[in-house]
Parts: sequence; structure tokens; C-alpha cells
Amino acid sequence: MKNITIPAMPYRLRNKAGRIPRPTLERLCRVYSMLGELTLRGEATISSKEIGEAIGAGSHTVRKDFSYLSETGISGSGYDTVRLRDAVASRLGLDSETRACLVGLNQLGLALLGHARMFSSGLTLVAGFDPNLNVVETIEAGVPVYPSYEITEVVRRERITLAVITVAGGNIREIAERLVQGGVRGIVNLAPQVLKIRDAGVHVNNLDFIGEFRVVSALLAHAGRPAAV
Amino acid sequence: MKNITIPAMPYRLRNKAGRIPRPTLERLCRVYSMLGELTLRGEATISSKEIGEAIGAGSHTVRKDFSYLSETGISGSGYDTVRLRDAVASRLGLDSETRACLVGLNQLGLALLGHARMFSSGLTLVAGFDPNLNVVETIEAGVPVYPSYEITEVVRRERITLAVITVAGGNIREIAERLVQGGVRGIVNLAPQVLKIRDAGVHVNNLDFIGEFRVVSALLAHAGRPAAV
DNA sequence: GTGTGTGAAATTCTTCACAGCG
DNA sequence: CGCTGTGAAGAATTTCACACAC
Repeated sequence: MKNITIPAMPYRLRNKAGRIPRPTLERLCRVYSMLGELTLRGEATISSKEIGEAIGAGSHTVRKDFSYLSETGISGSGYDTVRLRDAVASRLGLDSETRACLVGLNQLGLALLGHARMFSSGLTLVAGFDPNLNVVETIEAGVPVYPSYEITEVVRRERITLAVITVAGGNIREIAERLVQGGVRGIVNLAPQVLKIRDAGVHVNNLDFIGEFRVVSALLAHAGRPAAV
Repeated sequence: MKNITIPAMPYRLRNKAGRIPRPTLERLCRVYSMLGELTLRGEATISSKEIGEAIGAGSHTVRKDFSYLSETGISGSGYDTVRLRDAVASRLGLDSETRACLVGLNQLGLALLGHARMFSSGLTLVAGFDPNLNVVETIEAGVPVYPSYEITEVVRRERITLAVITVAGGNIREIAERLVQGGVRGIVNLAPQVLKIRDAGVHVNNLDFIGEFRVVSALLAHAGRPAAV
């Protein structure tokens, strides 16, 4: 949290390439998490090879990814952990807290939040929503909770820009529309149905647990096959 | 669950191409979920366009993906939902239940399980593990729970082939080694560190929530940029 | 006409290889 | 020397376009 190049005027950050490829973005996020721990432990420098091992990629890939950053390493001795972390943060816009809300105050939603909060992910949860509010979880949430029909209003008032959807079933679409109407521009969707928003200014990240479980099952089933290196 | 071509002798399933690309695999898993609901509702046929809309892809992509299956559609009227579902299931090895365990009986782990069970994902949870077992959650798990040091033994005895890791911090590696030693061949890792196993027969799927949250944050931050269509 | 199946083109991403700096 | 930075080659994936089937 030291020499960041002023978050209020971030256009200088884009001195290099324009858009970052999706896979690179995901890896950089992982790198950021990792650097967070590393700096806390007081490590001063790290090499691309070491970073690669930590995030499950080759050193080639890591260096290539860093080429989208303005920050540069030092030939022969690697990267300054603090500077690198800040460079990643500012390039990715993670240096400012994002005001977020959770839709679906069920076990999964609350668990995720606890997880995310624990690892200080740059999100500040400021509201929770749920279709039926007579649940006990109202107490545990730790933030003000509202019924779903107040989404638009609360999102606007609280200047929320990111939403996490964890409701199990029902009309995600309607919820999403209310969110977007209120001003949300990013949605992490954990519901078991794909959400798509026409509005190009709104980014949706559809995660599919069950799918990911199945992927592994499938890989298992194919593991015992004869050929194919 | 009707005319599957005998899971005990699955080599006929590979009459087409050998290996399925990762992205295709993920989409097929989504398709499978979707077809499950569809068949329950009694829908008889569906077109590639409709499937595409449901899983967030184009009809091109869907048809291309299906080209890895033996099952084929009917020109002019789409696909038979039941036959297609069974074809996907058998090609992906989802027609047999996989015996699974959960390592990390915390809020997140239990929530995920509830979720997965709700949508009958083909996994049967048969055991739970946790480093400290004096937790109350022992009661809620609904399956026998054991301390971590019994992993290898229990995994072997219960013939567990898939594990889900949700422990928050600490030595994932050690846990993973015990799992593999016991006979686990697939791991879904939700811990905030990348797990890598040398053994080529073991498949690991590293999921990173916090990363996925950050990805959206980053996309938000870049949304307001000038050019780049 | 409507909708599938698939080689081929276009794109995106990864890996390589080597110049250059500390 | 060890390690970074990056254009260029290579591989994987998506998109296209059109022949063919119902």
C-alpha cells in the first residue's frame, strides 16, 4: 500500500497493451493473492519460476502475463514483491474497494462471503437480499438484509457495483435485471443456470460448481483408457 | 437411465474421436445438467440453438461439441432429449455413481455438499474429514466423519475415488498425498492455493473463488476505458 | 424450410527461443 | 551466468459456411 500511482487518475496505467486476455487475467488474480501472503511474510523478491510453481503455470507464461503490466522485473534477480503486487493491483483495478451485495442468504452464500472476507478480497459487502426474509440467517449475515423486491432501490442508494448471486432456483433473470437497473455492473453467478446480460457494460461470471465436480468425474472415467498420450 | 450401452464395457463409446477438449468437456457438463431438468419436465426434443442459449454458447459451438459424441441429432427437428442426455452421460462416464469424500467440514464444504446433493450430481458422499473433529458440524454432515490422519485408511476401505478439499489454510499437499495414497484419482480443490500432483493418473481441478470475484472486479475497472471494441 | 454435421478459416492462447540487462 | 522481456512459431479452440438430411 505504498507507491501506487494515484487510483483517482488511473489512465497512466494503460501505457502498455489495451485488453488483457481472459486466461491472463485469471492467472494475475492468482498471482495477486499469492503476492499478498508473500509480502506479509516479508519476502522481498521472487522469480517468475517460483511464481509459476505457486500458481500452476510455467515461467514462460508468467513472464508473458507480466508483459501486460507496466511494472517490470530486474534481470538476474526477479521481481520486487511489493512493487509487483501494487502493479498488478492497479492494472486490475483492485486497489480500490468494490461495494458488493449478496443475493441469496443461504448456506452457500454466507459461506462464500465468510471465505472471501477472510482473504480480504477487495470486496466490501454492504447488503444482502433474499426472496423470503423470515429466515434465521438474517442474524448471521452481519450486514443489513432486505427482501428481493427492494434490490433496485438499495443497490442505487448504497452505490453497489458488484453482486454475487447464490439463489438455488427460480428466476435469476428477474433478479439480475433489478440489479442492473440499480447500477450493478458486475455479477458473479453461482446459481445452477447460465445468466446472460445483453448490456455490454455489465460483466457476468458464471461459475458452475456442479459442472466442475462432473468434469473431474469425467476425467476419472477416461483415465483408464488405452491410448492418447 | 434407459438404453445405456452397458457401462461395464464402455469401449464402444469411443467410436468417434479420442480425447475431448477441456472447454468442450465443461460445456457438455452444463448441457447434461440442463438435459436432466428438461427430461424431467417431459420435453421431447431440443435444437442446438436452444441449448446454446441455455448454456451461454452459440449453436455452432454446441453442434461442434456434440461431434465428439456418438449420438447424433435429427436434421430439421433437433435432438431427442433422453437419448442425448444418455449419450453425454455415457461418454463422460457420468452414468455410474462416484464415491466421494469431503475434506474440510467447514461452512463452505457443507454448503457445497448440500448444493451438489440437491442437484443430484452423480456423486455419493460417503465420508468427511477434518483436522479438528471437536466441532459441532459433526452432527450436520450426515455422513461418517473422521480425523484427517485416518484419510488413507478410510479412503481405501470405502473405495473412494474422488475428493473435495475445502480446508481454508494449512498443508493441502499433505492431505492430497494421503488421499492419493488411499486411492483417490480425482480432486476438486477449493482451497486458496494451487494443488499439483505429479502422478499423471490423478486429476486435479483447482477452483479459485476469490480469484473469480477479482476477475469481475477487474473487468469492472476496465469497463470504463476509452477504446478497444 | 428448418436444423444438423463438419472440414476449413480465423482467432486466441501457449510455448519457444533468444537478445539483453544486472 | 541467471533471469527477464518479447517477437515469432506453434497449438488449441472458436467461428464460419455450406452440403446434406428430415
